[in-house]
Amino acid sequence: MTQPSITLDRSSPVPLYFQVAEQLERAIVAGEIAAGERLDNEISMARDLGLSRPTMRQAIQVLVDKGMLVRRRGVGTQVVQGRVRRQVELTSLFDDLSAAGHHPQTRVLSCERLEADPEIAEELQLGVGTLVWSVRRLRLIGDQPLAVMHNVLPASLVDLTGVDLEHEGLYATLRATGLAIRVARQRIGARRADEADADLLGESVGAPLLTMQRTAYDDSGHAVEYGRHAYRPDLYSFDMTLVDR
Amino acid sequence: MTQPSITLDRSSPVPLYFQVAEQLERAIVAGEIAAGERLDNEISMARDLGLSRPTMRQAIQVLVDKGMLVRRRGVGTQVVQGRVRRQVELTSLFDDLSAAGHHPQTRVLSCERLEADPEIAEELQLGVGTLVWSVRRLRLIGDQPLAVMHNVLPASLVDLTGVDLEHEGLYATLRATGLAIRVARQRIGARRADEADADLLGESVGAPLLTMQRTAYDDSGHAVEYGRHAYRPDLYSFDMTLVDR
DNA sequence: TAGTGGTCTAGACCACGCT
DNA sequence: GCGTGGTCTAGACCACTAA
Repeated sequence: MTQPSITLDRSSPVPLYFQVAEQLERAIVAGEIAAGERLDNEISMARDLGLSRPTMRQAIQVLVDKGMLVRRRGVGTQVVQGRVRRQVELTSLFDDLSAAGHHPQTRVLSCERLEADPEIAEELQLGVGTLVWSVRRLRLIGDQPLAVMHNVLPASLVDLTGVDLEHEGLYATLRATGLAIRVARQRIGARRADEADADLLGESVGAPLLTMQRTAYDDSGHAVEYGRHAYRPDLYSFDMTLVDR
Repeated sequence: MTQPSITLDRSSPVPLYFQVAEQLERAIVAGEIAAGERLDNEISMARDLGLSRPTMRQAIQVLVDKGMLVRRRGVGTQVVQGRVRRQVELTSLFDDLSAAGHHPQTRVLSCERLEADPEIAEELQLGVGTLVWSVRRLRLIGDQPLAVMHNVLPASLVDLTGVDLEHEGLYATLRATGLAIRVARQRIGARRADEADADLLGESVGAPLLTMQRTAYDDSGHAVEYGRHAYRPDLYSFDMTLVDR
C-alpha cells in the first residue's frame, strides 16, 4: 500500500480534488503505484491531506471514471491492470496528433459557403437552405495522407473567411472565437474507398476506410459542427476506455 | 422551464440520486422537456423534492456525463439538442442486440483450451504458455452474418466446459459465475476481409470490415477477457457520446 | 466483527455570466 | 447586483466484504 506524496496548494485556483487526482494519476502512470496495488482508504487519505472525505472521494472518482482505478465496497481501491491507452477525447484530430508529438499538416481542398441540404439541416438542427460553411480538408502526417475530412458549420455562428485552416485546427479556431464544444455524438464505421478517396489518400479504389461522423454541441446545447471523415486504417484507430458505473 | 413530476421512494434500495436521474432522463427522452430548454436551478429542485443539494447535483451529474444535459455557471442547466443515440456501453454484442429488440443468433465455431501465445499473454497479463480458453463464434441477426468474434479468457478464472454459448452471451456467462466486468480498453479500426472472414460473413475477399479489440478487467482490476472481432460495416457501427469535463 | 466504500444531510463561500 | 453552478466542509448511517 504505497502512499504517493501529494502536495496541495490551497491558494491555487485549481480545485483541490483536481490537484489530488492529477498527482495520483501521475503516480500511477509513472508506476509509483503498481498495477493491482491497493490504495489507502479514502478516509485516512483525506485526513492525511487535510481534506474532507467528499473532496477526497471526488478526486478518486475522477480516476475511476478514467478507468485507472476500481473500487469495491468492503475491499478498497485498486489500480487497474494493463497498459494505459490514450483516450478518445473531445478534441479534433489535429489536437490529437499534435499531443502525440506528430506534426500534422493540412491541405484545404475547399472552403465555401452554401445552403444546407436536408441531411445537413437535420444534423445541425437548421432549416433546409440555411447558410453553412462547408470545409473539405486532407490531413497528412509527414508525407503520408491520413484522412479526408468534411466539416459543416452554421454560417451564423462562425465566419471562416480568412481563417488559415492549413495551420490551425478547426476546433482551435472555434475556441478562439469563444465557441466551446461541450458534447459530441459520433458514429464509427467502415466503408470502401471510392475514386476520390483513393486519389486523395493514396489508396486503391475499394480499400477499407475507417469512418467517423460527429455532431458537436456547444455550451448552450446547440449543434455547431457536423463532420464526416474517412481515415486510413493502417495509420489510425480509435482507442477508448469503458467504465461500468 | 417545465418541471417534470418526480416521485421518490425513500424505502427503496435504489439510491435517491439515481431515482431522480432515471425519471429526469425519461422525461427528456419522452420530450416532456424540450431540447434546449432550461431546467429549474438545482437548489429549488432539491427543495421541491426534499433533497439536499449535493444529492440533487449528483442526479444531474449523471445526465451531464451521459451528454444529455449541459450546465453553465451563472446560466443554468439545459437539455442538449439532437436526437439521442444509444451509447457504446460496457456490454457484449449479444446484450446490445437483445436490448435493441433483435434476436441475435450464435454459431460456435470452436471452443478449446490452449496455451497462451505471446500476444495473448501480453494482453491478459499472463505468462506465455498459461492455459486459456479460446472461443470463436459467428454472430448472426436473422439469417445475416454480422460478426466473427474471437475471445480469449484465462482458464483459471472460468470453465467453459459445457457452457451453451449458442444461447447465452459470453458476458452473461461471466456474470453468472460471479465475474463482473468493470473496465475495458478497446480499439476500433478497419481492415480487409481475408478468405476466412469472407466465407463466414458472406462478403467478398477484400471487403472492408470494422474491427474491435478489447481487453476487459474485473472488479479487482485483473484482465479477464481479450477479444478480437470483425463486423460487417453495413450492419453495424459504434455510436458514442463524448463529454468535455 | 472490523473495515471499506456508497449514500445522504445541511450548511458555507466562491467564480462566473448576465443585466 | 443577482442568480447560477463549482467547490468544500464535517459529520451521519448503511451495505458489503473479508477474516
